[in-house]
Amino acid sequence: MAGSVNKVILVGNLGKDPEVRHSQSGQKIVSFSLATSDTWNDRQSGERRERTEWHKIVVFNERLADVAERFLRKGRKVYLEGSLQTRKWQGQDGKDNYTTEIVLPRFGGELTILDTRHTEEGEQSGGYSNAPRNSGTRNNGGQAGGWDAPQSNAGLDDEIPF
Amino acid sequence: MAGSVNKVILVGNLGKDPEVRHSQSGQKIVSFSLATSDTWNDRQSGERRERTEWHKIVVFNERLADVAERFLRKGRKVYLEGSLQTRKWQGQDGKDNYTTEIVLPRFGGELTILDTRHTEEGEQSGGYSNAPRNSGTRNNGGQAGGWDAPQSNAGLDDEIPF
Amino acid sequence: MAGSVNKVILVGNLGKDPEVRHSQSGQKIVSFSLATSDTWNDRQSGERRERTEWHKIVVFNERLADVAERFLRKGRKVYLEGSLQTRKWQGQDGKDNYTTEIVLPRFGGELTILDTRHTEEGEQSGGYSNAPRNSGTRNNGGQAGGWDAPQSNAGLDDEIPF
Amino acid sequence: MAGSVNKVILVGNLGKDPEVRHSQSGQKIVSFSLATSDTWNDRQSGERRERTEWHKIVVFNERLADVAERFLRKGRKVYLEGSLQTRKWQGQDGKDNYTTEIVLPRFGGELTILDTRHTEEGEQSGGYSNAPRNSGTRNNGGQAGGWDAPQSNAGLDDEIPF
DNA sequence: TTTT
DNA sequence: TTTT
Repeated sequence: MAGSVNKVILVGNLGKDPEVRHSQSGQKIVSFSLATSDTWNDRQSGERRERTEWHKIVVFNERLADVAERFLRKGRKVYLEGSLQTRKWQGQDGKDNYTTEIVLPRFGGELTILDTRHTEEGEQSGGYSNAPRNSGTRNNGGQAGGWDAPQSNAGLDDEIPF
Repeated sequence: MAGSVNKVILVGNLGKDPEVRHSQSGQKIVSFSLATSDTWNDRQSGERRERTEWHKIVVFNERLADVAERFLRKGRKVYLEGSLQTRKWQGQDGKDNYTTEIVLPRFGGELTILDTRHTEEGEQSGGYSNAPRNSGTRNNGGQAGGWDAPQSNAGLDDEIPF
Repeated sequence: MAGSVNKVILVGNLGKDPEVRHSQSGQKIVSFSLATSDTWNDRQSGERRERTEWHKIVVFNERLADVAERFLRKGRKVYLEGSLQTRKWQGQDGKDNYTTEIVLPRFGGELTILDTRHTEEGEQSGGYSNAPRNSGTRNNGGQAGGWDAPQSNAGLDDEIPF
Repeated sequence: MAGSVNKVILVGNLGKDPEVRHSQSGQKIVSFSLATSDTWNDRQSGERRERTEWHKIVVFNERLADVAERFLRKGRKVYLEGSLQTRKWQGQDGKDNYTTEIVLPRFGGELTILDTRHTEEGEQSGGYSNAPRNSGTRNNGGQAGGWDAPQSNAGLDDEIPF
């Protein structure tokens, strides 16, 4: 369509360390879950209520995927801009399922880290996570259907983007 | 969470006339599908490509629900702001399904009509739709599980919001 | 700063045809004024009130400057994203003055045309303006301090971006 | 105008403690300066460059003015949404001057605190500022043209909004 | 699965 | 005047 806008702006915290995989053409793709939450006072009970929303984020933008891989960890707070995209996929029962993701496309999107404590790749996540980087769910030894292991950052300049 | 933001900004066109229902407490709820589209030149084939994305919009905000009911019709272009919300529901097979919607909550959200041609409730939709208002999918005669019929606009001031 | 965001989102109408100039390095820069307006009911008098706000827009992004030069005219409605920037300049009396602009930077920003009627460069602006393109304020014959005349669009692909 | 949008989204840090004044009708108005910054690598020198932008924020929204007065201090990082508004004022030389501000209006705007360390009113600002609250620039003893002293928060519920 |  |  002509003249349309599809923009999502989120500020939230990562639920886990990001996952890194690569497309067949070798492009790095970084995924993570981001939590946002609303709090309000229930009008009837007067109680404080909270609803947490989980968002699936997928980063195709090369520079931002590098930043995400190197600096994002469980618990960190980020600002990001992306677009809504709903994927259709087949469950094992052959039925259609739909998943809506926030995509930071090849050319576009924004990603800014909002808390200052940072952990470079290879370090422990410290207060953010008990798991060392390059382990666990992010490195499954190349099993079918899983993520690739993280790649070296050789060639990424050494600027810390925050 | 504390310090989180969950905001969606869309500019797109309605795929159909909006649907109006009411909650048990009598609150009007207006729903519609909004199309946005990306166009780009395929790098390999050089062809012009287009991807249309459909978004499910749900308006709880009272004032904006009134505007949506009275002035939105199939084809109209709108600007809106809402929040992402994913609902879990059970399919007939008992399986969990998830649907992500853009919600304009009771207190919040924005909705602005961007094309000037307008059709008041009760008129024909003209170029926007062949279906008369107050018919079709929006009025199912009160069947179980369906939408309620649209209500009178008595009490809505007569300002046209665009 | 590290973790900052500076974003403006506007939907409004051009007050005049855009002005096109070129930097010393030959980069095209397109400027225009955009009107937005708020309407509300005055609480005391009950009267309908309106306030129009004028925004100064400056487009450095090459692709968007091309779009702006070719397709934007007085009266057209656009969606745009840019950043706030305040410039300091000296008045003739030697005093400092400040002007705040919305900048679409070299690499970034968005610009989307929201009304469909379009006028290519060289055509009359029709309903949008009585002035022919390539005239008036936009072409001052190269006087000191003025804008350069618009350049040819040779090399701009022929896609209409809306 | 019909169908316009005027929205600013900022994430930045306060340059000083906020200033609190009251309108003639008794409405609290909170003002502060917010810094955002861009960093980039200069293409010619290859040097790291930074440009800080200062934004004038004015909060009319009652709830958000309370939050700003109670919890914002020099150095804190916030997310906010407002609208651009340019005010005309007369300098002492009788000349017109213009100042552009980001306004969080009576009914609207957003303000979210993004760093967790917080200081309630009456406490020292601690790491954020050496100045005690309720002093300095924020309280000028009621001099002509200055801000009023901060008011009591009686009536503000005790929820900490972050 | 996050955060306060 | 902030922050990294």
